[in-house]
Amino acid sequence: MWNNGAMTAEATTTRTPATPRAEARERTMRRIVELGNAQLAECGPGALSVREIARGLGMVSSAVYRYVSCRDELLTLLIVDAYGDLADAVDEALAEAGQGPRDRFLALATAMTRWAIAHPERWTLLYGTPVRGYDAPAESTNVGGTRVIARLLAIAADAQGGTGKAGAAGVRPAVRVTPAVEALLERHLAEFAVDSDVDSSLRAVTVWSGLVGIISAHVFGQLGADAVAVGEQILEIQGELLADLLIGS
Amino acid sequence: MWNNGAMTAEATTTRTPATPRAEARERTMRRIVELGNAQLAECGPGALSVREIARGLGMVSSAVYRYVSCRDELLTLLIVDAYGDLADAVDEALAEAGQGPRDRFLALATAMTRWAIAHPERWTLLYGTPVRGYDAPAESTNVGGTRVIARLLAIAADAQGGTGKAGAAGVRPAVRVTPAVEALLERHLAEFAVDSDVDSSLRAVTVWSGLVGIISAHVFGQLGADAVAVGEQILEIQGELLADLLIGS
DNA sequence: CCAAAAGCAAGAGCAGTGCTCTCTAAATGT
DNA sequence: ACATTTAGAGAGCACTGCTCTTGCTTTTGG
Repeated sequence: MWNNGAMTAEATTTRTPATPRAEARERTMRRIVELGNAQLAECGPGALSVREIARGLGMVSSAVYRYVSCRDELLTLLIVDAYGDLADAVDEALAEAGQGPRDRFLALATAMTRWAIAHPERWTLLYGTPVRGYDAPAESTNVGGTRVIARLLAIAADAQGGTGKAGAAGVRPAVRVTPAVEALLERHLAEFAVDSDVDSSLRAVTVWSGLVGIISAHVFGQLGADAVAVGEQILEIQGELLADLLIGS
Repeated sequence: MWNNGAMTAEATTTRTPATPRAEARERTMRRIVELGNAQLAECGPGALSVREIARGLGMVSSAVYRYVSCRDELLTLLIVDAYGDLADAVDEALAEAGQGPRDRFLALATAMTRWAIAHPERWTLLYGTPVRGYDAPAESTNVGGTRVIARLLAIAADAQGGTGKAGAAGVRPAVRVTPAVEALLERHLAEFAVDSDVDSSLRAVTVWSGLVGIISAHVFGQLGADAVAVGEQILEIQGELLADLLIGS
């Protein structure tokens, strides 16, 4: 469903009549996202200003509101862009990774880590505080936002299938879940079209949140200033530990 | 060093001459933190406004600057307050918990979870995006900020000692670390006065970041709107999984 | 082909923000 | 008792998001 939506949207965009006016509008829109990302990169979110973007465009501030109805919409635009970018990076890494679930998870984790370190402010935008109590409209951000976790769920499902039932059961004791949680999980698994079991998907969700937390701790410098220098080494070790949790050592 | 600093500061505050003016000043300071927290609770950080606090105090905005030199200092005040509050909650829970490392970790995790759910905006202030690219001055925030992780490190060290070397080595394969990381870890262990090994402390740091990530995912609603309803159940399961990672199942 | 409609951009303006400056009055230290 | 420090008021600057009105250009329909 999500994929189809994205594809039709792209097709529509491509086969647009391409009247000069619409074309110019699209160029300006892209320019706005560009300028927004640039502004984000140097000042962080929260300092994102419609007026500054207007200056970048060589317009007066009110003119920008022809393209973006309010500041929150601008934020949403950048969030969607960032989600897509991150998911692209992960997809690319997974395409070049091997077949083993552990390798694939580590490739995913490394790709996310690298992207976060390369774009700390955009990472902040995705996994930090929602700015100014602004909550991103799910219908527009979830499309890209769920792409990576869907990948992780698939890897977890694969790991469970790959190690065989006996082996998996040995290393990973079954977690006990309430019916409500089980129903929620199965709904989401169906949504992502992943064939997995409750245990694997719970591990996947936990590892997912854990991975985000680990990367955030690094990006936000919460482990202390001196930890930043060896951050990538620490992250690599932590990735291995999370792989143990996801797959079993 | 940190502890001594905090203690002398407290002593100084307590034995203050208590001249009526100084007393009034302290009252106003406390009132500012109160109002700040209230404002935080209803609008989230970022909407924190010096002028609104001035209105709450019944002053004109410029008068507030007698107490707080700028907005960032106000934020720092609230961050320190929140760190202390959270650490107090954890300490309280640990005081009532049993002796087993697993119980103690689960008590710590539960206390953090409950606090975060009870004070989502303050949690956001601590572990979300630094507001407006503001980075908290380490010298004032680290004191309270490290109290909880120090507790976790102690639990991890205890778990390692408790299960015995053979048992621990069986469940937890030794992680390979670079000398730089090892040096960093030992420095911090010395700082917290915790007697632990590299493996345990790396697991502790990983579990710590993972725990923060899991709680943040819940507080920020990153797992989807329908996950919030069963959030506490999910968090409980995830806590068990992290306990496995920290201690071994 | 030409008028009507729609879209783009400018400009003024409002309410809000953080923060600085000057000024008055009161409390304080000597 | 007098000089000094201090709390607070008030005006004001530069900035923000956002709205409304006003010209001008492009697109479109008859």
